[in-house]
Amino acid sequence: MPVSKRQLEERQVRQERILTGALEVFKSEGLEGATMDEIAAESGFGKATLYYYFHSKEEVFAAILENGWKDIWSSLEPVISEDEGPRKTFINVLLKIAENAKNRPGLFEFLFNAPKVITFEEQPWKRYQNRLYGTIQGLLEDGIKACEFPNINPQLLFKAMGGLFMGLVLMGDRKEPVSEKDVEDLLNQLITDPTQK
Amino acid sequence: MPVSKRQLEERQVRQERILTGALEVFKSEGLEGATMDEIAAESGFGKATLYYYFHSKEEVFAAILENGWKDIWSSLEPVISEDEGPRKTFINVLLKIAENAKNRPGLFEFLFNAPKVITFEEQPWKRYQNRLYGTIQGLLEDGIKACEFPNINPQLLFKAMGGLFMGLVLMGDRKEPVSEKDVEDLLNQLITDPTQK
DNA sequence: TTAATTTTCGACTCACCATTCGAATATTAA
DNA sequence: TTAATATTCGAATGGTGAGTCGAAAATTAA
Repeated sequence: MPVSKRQLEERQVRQERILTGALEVFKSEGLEGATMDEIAAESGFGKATLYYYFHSKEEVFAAILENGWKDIWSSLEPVISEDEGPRKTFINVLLKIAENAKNRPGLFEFLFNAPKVITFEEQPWKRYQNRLYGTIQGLLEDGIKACEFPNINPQLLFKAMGGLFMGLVLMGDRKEPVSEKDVEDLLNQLITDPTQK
Repeated sequence: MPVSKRQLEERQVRQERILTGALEVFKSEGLEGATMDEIAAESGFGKATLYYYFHSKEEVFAAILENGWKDIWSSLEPVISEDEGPRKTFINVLLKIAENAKNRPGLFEFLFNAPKVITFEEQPWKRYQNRLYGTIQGLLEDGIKACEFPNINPQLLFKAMGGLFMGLVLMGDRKEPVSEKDVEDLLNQLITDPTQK
């Protein structure tokens, strides 16, 4: 009798405990500064035990990314399928991401910055990222066609919005972390096509 | 007689050669992936020679940052002192930064991303960065007062613009790197206060 | 209880890399 | 030319950290 369901669940729980500890270490030590020893200490296991649950440090990275993107995507799916038109949907998507970011601080900085630092061969989480980016890109294109956004090159608008959003959500100082109302106001003002009014 | 002027200049040149090589290696290997051996090879010196010109790898990092920020600041100074009103000045500042970024690809990504990865004790370049940020912050505040920008919390506008600009200049793909005209158009549209029109 | 299986772990190995050494070569000044 | 000084470098050093080993403890199944 190979493995009971409970056993599988407990493994899962331990893996998540490790991942949580790892993220904690990354936050304080940076991506490269984090060592397996620290991650082990933080998550309350011996180092060798980490290797019982993950093959390598890289796999720990990858697991955090994969889980993170999967979560973000699944929280977004209902918002997107609701479909209240490109402009509203776009704003809702950003707000939902911001909400996630607030609930799990550190994770999203990791998700968006990690790709710059690490370069794996296989990147299963890339699928989620691309799906998200593709969706947003599509929303912008539709919105421009429908004259709900300024008439700019969509690619450009995407970059600008991406950067803007990073600035809002991730560049947060210790200060008050930008209320949802703020984000909404700002986006409403910036995304309004001046020629419309 | 200690050192001639020419000698000093030649040292300077060699230091810059090393710095250039180092930046090249950082670009291809990432900040932590870069080794002193590679930097030595890239810049055409023996490894030990690097240590004749710099005390440590960290000092090489610091020198790149310091030079970079000094350059960016001195190219900006005339634009700022010209003073054509907050809005125009702000746009000119961004365009000037974009121009720099285009001329020395890689450097500015390094300047803006490095702080996230590395944490030194002494950061002389921080002074330049703060001066720049302070200036921009001031421009935004003035611009808001003068109703040349949307009436939003300046801190917020700063973050948004910061992120937006990063998105434009640094998030560039292989694709066409966003023409100056594009940037100008986009900023003009986004920075226009809708209530004005 | 006992044997198999799962889980845990500290100590060890091994490669990599920043930094140092010490000697060689080049340049300068007399 | 010669001695002092400046510059160069490959080879050694030392520390760090990813990944492995082999044995112990815990759990499960009979």
